[in-house]
Amino acid sequence: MTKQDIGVWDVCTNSALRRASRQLSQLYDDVLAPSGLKITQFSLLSQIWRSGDASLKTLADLMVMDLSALGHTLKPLIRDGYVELVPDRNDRRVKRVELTPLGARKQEEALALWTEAQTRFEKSYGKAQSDALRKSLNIIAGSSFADAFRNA
Amino acid sequence: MTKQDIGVWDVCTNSALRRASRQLSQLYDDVLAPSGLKITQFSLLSQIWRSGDASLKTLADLMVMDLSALGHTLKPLIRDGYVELVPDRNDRRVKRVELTPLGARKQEEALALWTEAQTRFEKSYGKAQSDALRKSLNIIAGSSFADAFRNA
DNA sequence: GCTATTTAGTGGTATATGCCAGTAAATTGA
DNA sequence: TCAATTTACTGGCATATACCACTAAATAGC
Repeated sequence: MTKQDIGVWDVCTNSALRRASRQLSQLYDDVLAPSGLKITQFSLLSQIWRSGDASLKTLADLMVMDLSALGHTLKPLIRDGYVELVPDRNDRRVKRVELTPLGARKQEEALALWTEAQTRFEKSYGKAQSDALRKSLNIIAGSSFADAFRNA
Repeated sequence: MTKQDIGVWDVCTNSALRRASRQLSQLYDDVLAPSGLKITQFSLLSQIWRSGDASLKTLADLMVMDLSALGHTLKPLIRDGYVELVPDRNDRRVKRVELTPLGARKQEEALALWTEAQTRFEKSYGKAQSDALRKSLNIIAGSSFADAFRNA
């Protein structure tokens, strides 16, 4: 029975996390499709808006993303005119990530679709459960958790 | 306060999921590094072992992964001699995914490292919480959840 | 003030993952 | 039995994400 009935995701938290990510991103992507944005891109645009004119480094840290990965991920958004990288005046190493007006409009347009998706999620999974789940996930994404893990 | 203090991950379950995935995969990858496998590859090898000689399609469904995505992801593992695709005798469309002896050895070798990572996770996050989290994630990854979401 | 070190980004390469179009094999239906 | 449909897989292209090596700029130490 063991080998057949139990999947890695029943045992490995990371597998479970990635597997759930694939499914949920799929579901959100389907809802977002009319906007032409994927949920990853919408999240990024939203966070860029929230963070004002954060530097690439700052944004990468917030997103818990590798700096170069963020750079690559931004490329399509820059190409499509939603995002701009503005060199900092004081520190010439730094580039600030900004939404263009077009990007802001696009984010707003997609927001309605995202709300739809989020609502469906909460209807299916439960509002309280959703809130609790996000909190759990945000603990895992935090730097204190990473420290704890590394020292455990 | 709003814009600055709250990240997308505080609002969007999908963002929270992906962000936590990035961090956790990172942490597991670091522990697995000596084996030369990433946690994604280890998970796949483990599931292939568990599933016996499942077809690509079956495995993709189990992993909640696109069929072609699975094919792509297997390529490095096939190239390195850990996995083999064996054509089915009865249905010539079907290919069965099998671990080679080398792949079995590699998975076993990495298992010790994975156990270390999993143990650290449970020490940092809590054993009961980990179990509960996996259950939650597996609900989200399930097909009944997808149906519920789509009909919500 | 100058050198050593640290910090921020870029570009290349590799894996992870999805969509679409195409092919071949099996199955269904008249 | 044979054409229409469905199923399983492949290959090409695109995004997501990481590592590494490299460059340029700032900063710390002396």
